Amino acid sequence: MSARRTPVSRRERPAKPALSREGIVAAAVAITRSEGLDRLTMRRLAKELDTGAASLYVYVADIEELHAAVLDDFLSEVEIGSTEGDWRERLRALLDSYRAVLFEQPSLARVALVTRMSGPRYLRAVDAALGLLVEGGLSEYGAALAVDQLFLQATASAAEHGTRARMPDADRQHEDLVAEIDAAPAEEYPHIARIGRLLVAGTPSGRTKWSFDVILNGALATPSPEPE
Amino acid sequence: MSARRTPVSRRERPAKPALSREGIVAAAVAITRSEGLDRLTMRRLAKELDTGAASLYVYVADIEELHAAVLDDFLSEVEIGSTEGDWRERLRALLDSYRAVLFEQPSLARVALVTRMSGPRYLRAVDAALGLLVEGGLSEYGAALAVDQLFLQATASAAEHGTRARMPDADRQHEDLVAEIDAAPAEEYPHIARIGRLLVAGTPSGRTKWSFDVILNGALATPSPEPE
DNA sequence: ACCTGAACACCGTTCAAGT
DNA sequence: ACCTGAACACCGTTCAAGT
Repeated sequence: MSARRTPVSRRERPAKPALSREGIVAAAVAITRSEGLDRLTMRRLAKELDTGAASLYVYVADIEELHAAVLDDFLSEVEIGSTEGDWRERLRALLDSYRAVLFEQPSLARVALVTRMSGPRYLRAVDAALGLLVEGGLSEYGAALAVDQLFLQATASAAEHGTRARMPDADRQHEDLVAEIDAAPAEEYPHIARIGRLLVAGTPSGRTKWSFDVILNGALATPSPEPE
Repeated sequence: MSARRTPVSRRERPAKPALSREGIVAAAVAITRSEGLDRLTMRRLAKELDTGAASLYVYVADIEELHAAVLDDFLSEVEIGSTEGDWRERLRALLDSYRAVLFEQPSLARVALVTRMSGPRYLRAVDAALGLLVEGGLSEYGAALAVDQLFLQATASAAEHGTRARMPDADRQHEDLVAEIDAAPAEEYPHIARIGRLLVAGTPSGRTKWSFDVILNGALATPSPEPE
């Protein structure tokens, strides 16, 4: 039946493969990797697959679902199996790896914040983190709450920081903020004026490490509420 | 000179007011309030102001700057001056109020995550929070780090939770997640399978309260790193 | 059932031309 | 300097018509 579609005489292109969800997601991942998530549009993706945008809707409900699928594919790079150090060091390594993946493609971090995540790779990372938290002495519900907090922090910091990293005016935006702090009138913003540049001091990684410790120490010191 | 533009004979409309940044932002806020941020487009805004989209670019660099201005206007509703209870209760009230504003318009929470915030209303809220943290015994740098973490948590939870609140398929998405947890194979996700529905147990407000306490307790228990 | 072209209903931003 | 209409270069999604 495919004889009419790919006649022997015309073989400049490799035979057009049949559409499938996997093929669509794979092409979407490739575009995201080479051009960024912003360039991943239904039309651009369709062109890549040598078809029309409308055809994709047989396999994908909408672009949001596509974004979620691309995100989950990226999360397969997260290294969940670190064996160095105690549970705390291993958990830190897991979250560092998660953050590193989202830093590659900060638009994906924003997807992660908005979409309720449920892909297999995400669940895999969450499962590993839960195990380490329970190993560290947290109750089951405590671990459930802490894992949420830890991933939220990692995701949000990637969305926040990563966005600015590659932007042309990243430095300018930072300078603006520093200038605004320097110029903050002490009558209106007494504490900002007093604390001054200490507000933006420290390296990103130093601040991240502090956040991680704060959540862990806090979770260990704070009793879980009643679940229901 | 305006005689030709608004002749006496034609006064069905009130005299078209001159464009200004304040007028533009005010109209943008009005549209956001009545129709949501998603409906706030340059073209829609221009129509409201009885002009063309191109005219707006004299006063606003791009739509991102407009979003930031609208966000800051919304933040004027944040109540920073609670006087009930100790510093901890007052700080909790401040953040609850901040979160409530973003819940009204969750798309704004997403703006807040991506834009480096520097509007006067945001700084006002940050300043008040810094004061309470220092009152609570944190060092200046500790307060600087903690305030970031507290606002990040509040913003992210508004972006995450708020988005789902008003969506038509909010319940469906939640049910999907619960179903996925119930169905999680114990070989692949041992901890998720064991913890089960405890993962999504508790009320949003109970979980939020826990997060707040975790950050505060953690910040009080974790020494600040060297600033530089 | 799957695929398509065309259409619908939009976007943000730029720019030459006017005043 | 400010304002405009028109154009540029796109979007996501739907739908009737084909196979």
